[in-house]
Amino acid sequence: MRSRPARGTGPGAGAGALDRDRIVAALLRLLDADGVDRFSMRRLAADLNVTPMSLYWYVDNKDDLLELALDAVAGEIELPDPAAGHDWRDDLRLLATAWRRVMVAHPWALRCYGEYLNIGPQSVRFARCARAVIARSPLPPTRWSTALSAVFQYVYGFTVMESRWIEGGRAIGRTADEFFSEVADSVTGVPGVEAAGGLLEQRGGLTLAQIRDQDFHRTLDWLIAGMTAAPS
Amino acid sequence: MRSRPARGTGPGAGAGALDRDRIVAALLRLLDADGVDRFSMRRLAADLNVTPMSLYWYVDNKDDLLELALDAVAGEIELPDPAAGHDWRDDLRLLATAWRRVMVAHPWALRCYGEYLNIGPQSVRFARCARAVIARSPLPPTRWSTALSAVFQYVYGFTVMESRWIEGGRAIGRTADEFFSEVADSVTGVPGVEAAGGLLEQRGGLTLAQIRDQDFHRTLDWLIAGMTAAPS
DNA sequence: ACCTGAACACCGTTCAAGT
DNA sequence: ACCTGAACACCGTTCAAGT
Repeated sequence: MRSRPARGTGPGAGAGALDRDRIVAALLRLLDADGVDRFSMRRLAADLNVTPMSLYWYVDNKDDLLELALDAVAGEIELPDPAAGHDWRDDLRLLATAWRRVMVAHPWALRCYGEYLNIGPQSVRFARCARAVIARSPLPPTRWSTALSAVFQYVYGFTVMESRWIEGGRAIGRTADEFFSEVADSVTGVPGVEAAGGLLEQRGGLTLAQIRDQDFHRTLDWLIAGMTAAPS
Repeated sequence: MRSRPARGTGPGAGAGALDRDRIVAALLRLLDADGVDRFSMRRLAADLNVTPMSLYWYVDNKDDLLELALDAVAGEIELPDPAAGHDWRDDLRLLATAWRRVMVAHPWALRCYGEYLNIGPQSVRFARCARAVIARSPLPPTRWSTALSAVFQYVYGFTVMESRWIEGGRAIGRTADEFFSEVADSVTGVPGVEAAGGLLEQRGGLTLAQIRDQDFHRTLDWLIAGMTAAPS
């Protein structure tokens, strides 16, 4: 994955010198500002006042760079304090919520998440924490990976869809909720996406963002209840 | 979305003439053969023995074309027979399994699914069926969309990850299981992706594909149990 | 060790023009 | 109504060369 051993960031490095950290910093700034679609090697190089090809000394290719960026945002995810003595279910919900929050803040990362392996140090840190949480559950060890996959595959799917409304709305200058309503109204009789007006009334005057939050937490509760209920 | 009204496929159309159906057929063939990454307007045009720009008479842009392709594969998903009188839970499991099967068969479609709205006629057909199934559950109507979202967001997340192993393995000439094992062995102490050998032994000599199937169905059971158990 | 220049083989899309 | 040619403004990456 990494093409070169990380050179020591010793005192020799001048201020304007290119190095991995400066590259990743610029990378994250560009991705947050413009998204993955508008990101390119050439733009990143321009942003660093450097020739496109100089990047290839630090990195094998574009995918490599995106994997670095993805692991960097994984580092932003807040982990629950294991010493706080919370119920394992609460810590699992905290992990899911923190993951969702970071990915909604960096939609480009969510789009990369499905493409790469995600085995960088920050991703491992997150996974290790998740494992420690599930290990405090009453589930037998044979179910640990099943349970974690269930929760985070759901969280991933949920967040991809949520992000699609937010980004789609932003693209046409609407909020996620306005965009959702417009699309929903254009498709009548579709389950799960049925007439937005009816859906809003059913849910008692909540905003769509509040409904999304409710659904997210309710489904987590369903999963946790399901996995702890039956011996199966 | 569609740039032009669909012209009648009347008897006037010659054999070699370009039309929407011929375009979509070639599109699906190319996507299945080479994937989204290698697909381009120019390759599609070449495949149809036509100039790239002629495609733009039938379609607004590349995204338009991919939305058409995505809806076309949605038409391949087998729906349960509503008259068969199955338990609603079994029909929901059938829907989830059929969705997964079609998406694994067309990995490019899975990658597009997160990007587009998916409100074409075939997607609507699928959604309408899902709604009919959940309507037979004991859940109150206010929970229908929550329940369907929960299931299909999970199924989406599961299938994206499954597809990543299959595609990643194929790219380096390995099976999904070999690829998974190699990656797992390269990352020690990671929960959910921990040492493949240990995981396989724990699960009693099953192949990874069998373990994936087990996990998929078990999680569906957890979700269904969770949503039907508590009044919440 | 680190960076550049020129080049290769591509992209999606616009626009004016042909038939 | 349907299709083309030429052009614009891009891509990622290789390779040989500079310092």
